[in-house]
Amino acid sequence: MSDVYRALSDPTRRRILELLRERPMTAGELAAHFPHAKPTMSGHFNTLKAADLIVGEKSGTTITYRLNLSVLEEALMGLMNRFRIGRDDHDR
Amino acid sequence: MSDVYRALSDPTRRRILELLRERPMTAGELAAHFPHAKPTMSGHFNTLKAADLIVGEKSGTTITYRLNLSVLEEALMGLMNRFRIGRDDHDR
DNA sequence: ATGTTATTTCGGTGTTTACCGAATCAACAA
DNA sequence: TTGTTGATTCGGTAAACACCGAAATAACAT
Repeated sequence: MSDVYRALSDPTRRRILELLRERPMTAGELAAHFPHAKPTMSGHFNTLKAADLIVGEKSGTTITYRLNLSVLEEALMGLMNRFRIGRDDHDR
Repeated sequence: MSDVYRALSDPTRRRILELLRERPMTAGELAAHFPHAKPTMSGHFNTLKAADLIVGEKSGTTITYRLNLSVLEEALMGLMNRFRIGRDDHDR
């Protein structure tokens, strides 16, 4: 669960998530959006997978990644609640 | 602005913010909540200050830190918006 | 001046991270 | 089987990070 925070802490990974919000994409398609080498991108995919923020489906020779929105949602909501942001604080 | 994400990525720093949400505390008071040495904690305070997430006010020999809630709020809201979480997505 | 207390900065260590090129793997086609 | 393509894992490097003990600073009291 703390993997999520770690995953979100890198700008490249945040951008990957943003791209995947539009539509699922293959590893190569995603990589084309960044100036990094393929192995670097693959590493980022692994980090995001470990946090369960993305899921990869292999089909033939390509892997299509899609965003796991519910996990991202839960993580952000968790943060909001933790700091009591975005709702009233009645018991004060 | 990316300092905020970095600051949030460490569990100790998240806990510091959580503690400061209850009430402002001095550096020593905060440090007493953790198993780390003073210099380590001081480093965390610096990171949080750099992200503008906390503000320190010196008074005599002590420094009292308080949470800068608005910055935290903005950061989290920014994340929510970026991933279009917590609101309707009308233009689809 | 000397000491005390709260906190920071300094110097250094071990670990983690982001990155790359080269090698590898898996699926498919000729 | 040989090659091609999409993607990964391997081995290694340089930078960043969390952590610590020791030394420094700053305010205050004796």
